Amino acid sequence: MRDFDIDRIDGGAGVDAGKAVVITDGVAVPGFVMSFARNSEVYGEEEAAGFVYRVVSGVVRTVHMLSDGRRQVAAFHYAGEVFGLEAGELHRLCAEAVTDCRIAVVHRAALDRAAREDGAAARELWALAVRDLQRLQDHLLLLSRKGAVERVAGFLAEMVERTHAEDGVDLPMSRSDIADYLGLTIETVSRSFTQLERDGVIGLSGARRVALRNRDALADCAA
Amino acid sequence: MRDFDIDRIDGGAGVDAGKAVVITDGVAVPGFVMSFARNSEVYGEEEAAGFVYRVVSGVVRTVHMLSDGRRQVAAFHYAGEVFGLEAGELHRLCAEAVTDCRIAVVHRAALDRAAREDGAAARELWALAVRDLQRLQDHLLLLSRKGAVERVAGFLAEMVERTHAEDGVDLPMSRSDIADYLGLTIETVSRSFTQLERDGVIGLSGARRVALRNRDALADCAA
DNA sequence: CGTCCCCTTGAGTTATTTCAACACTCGTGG
DNA sequence: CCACGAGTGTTGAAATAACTCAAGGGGACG
Repeated sequence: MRDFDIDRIDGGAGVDAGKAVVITDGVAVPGFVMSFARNSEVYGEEEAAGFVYRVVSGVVRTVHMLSDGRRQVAAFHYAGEVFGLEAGELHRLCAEAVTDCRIAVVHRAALDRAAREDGAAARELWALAVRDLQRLQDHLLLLSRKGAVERVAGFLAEMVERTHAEDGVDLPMSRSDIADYLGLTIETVSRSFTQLERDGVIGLSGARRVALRNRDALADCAA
Repeated sequence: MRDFDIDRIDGGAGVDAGKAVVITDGVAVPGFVMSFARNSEVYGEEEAAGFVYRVVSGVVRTVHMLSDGRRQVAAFHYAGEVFGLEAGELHRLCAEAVTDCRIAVVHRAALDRAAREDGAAARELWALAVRDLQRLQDHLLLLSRKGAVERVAGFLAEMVERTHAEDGVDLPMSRSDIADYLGLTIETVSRSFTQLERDGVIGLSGARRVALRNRDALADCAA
């Protein structure tokens, strides 16, 4: 199955040493942009980690599968975010397109070289890794000590913050993705949404559009 | 309360620009070593993150507290491990001594300088951060999708691996620490230990000494 | 010897999961 | 245009895993 396309970035003015792709504000290295269809795989678990990725448009999830079918969504990545940066030689998670996506791809070696030659670039990459670390720590707290409604409220609060939403959020991911992100079942996620709606915290217009009725109450529910 | 002591490291040969403290194999910067009593605080939540720490001896835990008293142990740190490395200006967790500890302390600024001047040092620090990230990802999986016995077995497996234990492990931390690390109650942790013992996976000689009866079975239980 | 702290065990309760049924949306094809 | 089916989300009822509350055991230390 070929569910992606290489979509060479148009060079623009003055880019010659390969097509330049921006990875963070201060880091641009040769690379290209690819399109991925909804639910297609960007890279697989245990695959060689030769590339690093940045979401140009769309949303990506990183996923862990257990042998018995239990699934865990480790993170969602929005436009502008970098993923696939690994310590070892292999990807420890698999990455999939939640929506149709355009994704910038660069050689890891090129990024390593940029980091070695440019201190500022190295620090930006460092900052990226540490931000991931802190998101993960927050998520850990959510998973270890919070109830179902708190988790869902926390998830919504995170999405509101990350998309800089004012009056409502679109959720591109399915209930199943949310459940596997929060360590719940889809039924429990669904019930928590309904409860938040009953409590006047949110409004639902279709499963994937959430209106913010009371942001303070949402923050409270997230505890 | 003064529950720590500054224990100047003896300079050794040729160290002159301040006492040198090793942070990782390739990174040594000026610093000092302090002693902390069991259960004393190394640094507090929301405190300025001006220092970085390395465990010389003993075990340290990093902890998150929720307003309503719920507690989460984010990680345990053994001898040789670095903690307290933050992205922002403040510590997001608090660090406490699980046992009496000796801890090497360096100025964060000194470490930043070392990283800026020495590419190899920067890469070692990067590796540290990424290793933390991966531990955290594994822990996330454990918390989101595993049952009580699986969590406890996973915890034991982690401790066995990290202490390079052959026939058994000493657990310096209390049941309460383990519970807050695994997102369970002390009662459930206790029951899970008993069940692993009944199933012939481990042996218990006192609450804090675990004998490995069947490593394969332990790995199975951890799933 | 007694006290304190930590750990274990039991019994009843609660939150979440499981299983099952049904509703809605969206293409496709008659 | 409507019928159909697949995919996705909601809801209810029963089952279960973990939690809470309560009591008791055992070691360390004064």
